[in-house]
Amino acid sequence: MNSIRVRFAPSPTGSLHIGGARTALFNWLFARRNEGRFILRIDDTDLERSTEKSYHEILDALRWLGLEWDEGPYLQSQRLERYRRAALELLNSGRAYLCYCTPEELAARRKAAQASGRAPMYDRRCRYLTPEERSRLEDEGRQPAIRLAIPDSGTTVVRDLIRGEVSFENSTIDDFIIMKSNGIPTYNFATVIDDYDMQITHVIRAEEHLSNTPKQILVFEALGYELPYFAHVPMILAPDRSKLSKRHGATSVEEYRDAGYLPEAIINYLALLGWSPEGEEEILPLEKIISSFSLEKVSKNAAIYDIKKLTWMNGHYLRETDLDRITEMAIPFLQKKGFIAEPLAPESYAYVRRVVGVVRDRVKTLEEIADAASYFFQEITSYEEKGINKYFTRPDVADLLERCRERLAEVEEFSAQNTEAAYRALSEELGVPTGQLFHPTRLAVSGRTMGPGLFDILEILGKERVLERLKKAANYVRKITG
RNA sequence: GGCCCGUUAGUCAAGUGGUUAAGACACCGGUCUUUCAAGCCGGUAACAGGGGUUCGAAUCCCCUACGGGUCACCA
Repeated sequence: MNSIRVRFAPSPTGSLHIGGARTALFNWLFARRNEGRFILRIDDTDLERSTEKSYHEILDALRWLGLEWDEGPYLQSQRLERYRRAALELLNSGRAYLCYCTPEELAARRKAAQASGRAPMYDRRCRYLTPEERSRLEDEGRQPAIRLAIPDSGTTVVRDLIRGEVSFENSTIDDFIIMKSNGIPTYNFATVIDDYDMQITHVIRAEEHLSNTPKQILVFEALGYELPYFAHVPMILAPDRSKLSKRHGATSVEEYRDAGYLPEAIINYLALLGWSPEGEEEILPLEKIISSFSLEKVSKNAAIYDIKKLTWMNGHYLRETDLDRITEMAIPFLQKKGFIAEPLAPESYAYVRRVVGVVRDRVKTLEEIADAASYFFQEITSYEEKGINKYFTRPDVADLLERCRERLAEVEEFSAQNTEAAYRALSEELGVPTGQLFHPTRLAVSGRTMGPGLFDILEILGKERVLERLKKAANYVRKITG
């Protein structure tokens, strides 16, 4: 059958970029939506820049995002023989020719052309070489590259599923190199052979490739291959409208993972960059995204990457996702701070889970969960300055803390409910507003002025630690208020 | 510079000739409350500019401006 096949073809020259992830996502969604196959191909023909490390990083990032591929990864570096055969075929049919110009010569001519205001195109001087000229150049020891002979008239039309028909005059297209002199194919050539061999039906990629597409179409045609459908998705830009790069902060998927973002949040956010579903809902479960995804709803204009919205969404998923899953994901962050052992003792899991359960409501990343949970794992070494000034400056606070401590000592079952009841009763007896008890207590047991519900904190810390911390705080207040 | 794509609030976006021009993030206010969040309620804020076409243009056409992409023996 004519089933749909799409591919994601990154070059392993760095970790998976946010833009790359979005391209992968759209391909993946399109495949899932249409019961097609999602193929992973690694475009590693740039021997200098490709690295094994990047290769693994990209695969890891895709897996972490949940963008599993159905086939591959195929490596272009293992298909060199195939490209050579195809190039030879074009040479034999006269659709391509050998070019003996050296990179240095070309660069010099390009520079000269630009300086005199002419288009920096290849002058085709090797296109019509006589046999004599050719053998002379070969005698000089020159290794030829292979160029595609572009028709000098006519237009090439890209039929794009997102942008409609885009035409290019053939006269503006260079006789570009398809095989470098070292026998390695260039991108615009290898891509075509691969897309054909892998029976790709839809080439979905970033808009930066739109101007490459007529070149590729010309290769398809020269080889007599049927064209796939093309769909160029808009670029993702930085807030200053320039291309997203390092200087704009985190740009790779793994940086977001390490900063405590959830894959579901990244997926949801990225899906909404350049695509929108029918309804008004923006928090969308993956199933919903898949079932409503279509290329027709992909927008044409570039989108600016808004980390604030991503972060908001991350906070949402942090709160709404199953607590065990969030706990599992938070554990490495707690370990990194040395709060819990690595590996975590199984009997400690329940405690960690309770902590995560109360802390996650008020933060936006896993990293922040760890930041907000310190006092559940470590003794308090200092009190927030703002809190000291606000709650620890009056001498009677020490006495109040003592009274609280005494009362809590009497609580048998140390539950949030019971401790709260004890506090409210005490407040009434002393004729003191609840706040005057709650705030100093919070500062005493957590060292902070804000956080989860006070009585949840008390319950999780447990009677012993709470009494201890109240004692310590009372002493501290006495000391500073003299 | 040539070629190509694009332009609805600060940002993402709905919208395909007649709408009070959705919704979301951010921002501001209110509410709830033991704090901080979250939640809920409300608010500020947009069709790049100019010409056409039309009874009527965010929607169609042209020009200008601005932004982006691409012009490598990188992908």
